[in-house]
Amino acid sequence: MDEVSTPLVPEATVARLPVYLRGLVDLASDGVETVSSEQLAAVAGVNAENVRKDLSILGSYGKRGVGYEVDFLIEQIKRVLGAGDPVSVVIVGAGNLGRALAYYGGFASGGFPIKGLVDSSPEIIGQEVAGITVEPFEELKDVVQKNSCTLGIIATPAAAAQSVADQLINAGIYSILNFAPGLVTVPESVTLRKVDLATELHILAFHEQQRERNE
Amino acid sequence: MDEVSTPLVPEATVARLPVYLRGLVDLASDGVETVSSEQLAAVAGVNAENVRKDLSILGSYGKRGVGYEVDFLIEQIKRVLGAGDPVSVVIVGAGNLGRALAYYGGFASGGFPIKGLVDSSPEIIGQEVAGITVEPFEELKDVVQKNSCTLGIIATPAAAAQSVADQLINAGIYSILNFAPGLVTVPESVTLRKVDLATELHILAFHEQQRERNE
DNA sequence: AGATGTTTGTGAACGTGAGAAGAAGGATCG
DNA sequence: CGATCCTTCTTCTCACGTTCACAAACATCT
Ligand SMILES: NC(=O)c1ccc[n+]([C@@H]2O[C@H](COP(=O)([O-])OP(=O)(O)OC[C@H]3O[C@@H](n4cnc5c(N)ncnc54)[C@H](O)[C@@H]3O)[C@@H](O)[C@H]2O)c1
Ligand SMILES: NC(=O)c1ccc[n+]([C@@H]2O[C@H](COP(=O)([O-])OP(=O)(O)OC[C@H]3O[C@@H](n4cnc5c(N)ncnc54)[C@H](O)[C@@H]3O)[C@@H](O)[C@H]2O)c1
Repeated sequence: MDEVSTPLVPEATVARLPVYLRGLVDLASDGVETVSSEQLAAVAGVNAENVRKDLSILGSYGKRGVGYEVDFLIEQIKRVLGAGDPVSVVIVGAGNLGRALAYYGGFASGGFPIKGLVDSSPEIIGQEVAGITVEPFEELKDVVQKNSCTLGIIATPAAAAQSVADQLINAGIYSILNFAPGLVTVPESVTLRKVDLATELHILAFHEQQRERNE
Repeated sequence: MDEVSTPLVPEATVARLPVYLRGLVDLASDGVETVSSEQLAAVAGVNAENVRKDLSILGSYGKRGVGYEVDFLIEQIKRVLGAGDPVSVVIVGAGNLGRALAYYGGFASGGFPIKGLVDSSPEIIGQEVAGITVEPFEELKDVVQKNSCTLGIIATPAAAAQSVADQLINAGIYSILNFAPGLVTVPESVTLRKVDLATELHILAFHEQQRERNE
């Protein structure tokens, strides 16, 4: 019995909404107040029909003959994505990648402040990284609760990834982004997404080969 | 008129082959010589029917009643993916992310050695990062040619991404991995893939919200 | 106020990929 | 040597997403 039920958003649409959001924020900072599906498609790198179909799923927020109101649309997309308020993030593993992520300012400004940083190495624990003190891995649950973290990032070696995921879930985190290669399994109630850079390079190498073959 | 034509590999299959490859390499290092689709599916995190369908596209390399020969399959997947020989990579932008990537040893051991590192900041040029000297951005073409780089990684701020992509293409690179947010357009002859971490977080936040709504 | 042009919203066709089921080939055991 | 079991390979069906086409709504110009 939800009141403002967002009917059912296809996964492909969910993946595009953040791209629209970024384009809209850019437009807004340029002082643009109204945007057509054609314009938004141009800045998002997709075609206009797709934009319209995606936006129509959120509701009929456009004015025919005019377009969409930028500020209003930003609010609606944020609402649907669950990014109305800042979402706090905890990073596990303060190595090369974990530090790079922590130092990156784009997450905080995009509504995803890094609030916790934990590691298992005694040499790293206690270090200050991007204004955050690295806490021991054992304190994960405490760190999560104190900072109300709802998203977790795994930036540890692959060998530790599964146990880190288990501990994140144990700490009350149900949304995980994993950078470690290899298989990590989680209960159905948990959303785990994987950023697999090695796979990305392989896919590029495949297309590179296809290109060379057609010459 | 290709001799050993690989008929036509669906994009979805191309994206899974690297995952199989990683699993197979792990199995091989454990001394496993033969693997069934069921076993491979388990380590890859997909279902067995999918594995069989993917592998059957490469050719009928399995023995019914037995399974697939691990070493042979590794070679075939590498061949199809174009990863038989090492593929050299150049990184543009030696900031937080560029350094983390350069220091990461998993790329080189996976067949993608980082061979070049360029930046535009005078303070960073000349620095040694992971055994590589950071060269000026203007020397990009030289760096690419001297090291026979075929893959390029963009790790610069978003504002510079488009011009970096243009210069990479100018230097003879047709396969690009972009970490910068925002739109980058390239000719059709170029393959550009994007790693969009902000989008990943947004997608996780969406599912997190869905979860909270059903409570 | 009417005509015209613009832009959204949606229904239908098309293509791709996933899953299920059955046929075929090979091994193993009696 | 024959029967049974196992696993690959292939075909079919269904769901999803994208693209195309068109109608409805709004603004603007005369
Ligand atoms: N650095 C990259 O550019 C890059 C690229 C692709 C993939 N990855 C993957 O990301 C992960 C991290 O890479 P990295 O380069 O930062 O590695 P790293 O070795 O620099 O850092 C890993 C950190 O995790 C910590 N750690 C180890 N086990 C832990 C545990 N059980 N709990 C908490 N912390 C633990 C270590 O102390 C270390 O500080 C790896 O799985 C790697 O394969 C990294
Ligand atoms: N660091 C992260 O974890 C992270 C996460 C998500 C996205 N990103 C994106 O990755 C990119 C890099 O992030 P970062 O944290 O490494 O930034 P950074 O500022 O630390 O590094 C950027 C580097 O690029 C160099 N540079 C700028 N313009 C250049 C040009 N025209 N040619 C060559 N080099 C140039 C700068 O000198 C700097 O060294 C950014 O677009 C960022 O949005 C980073």
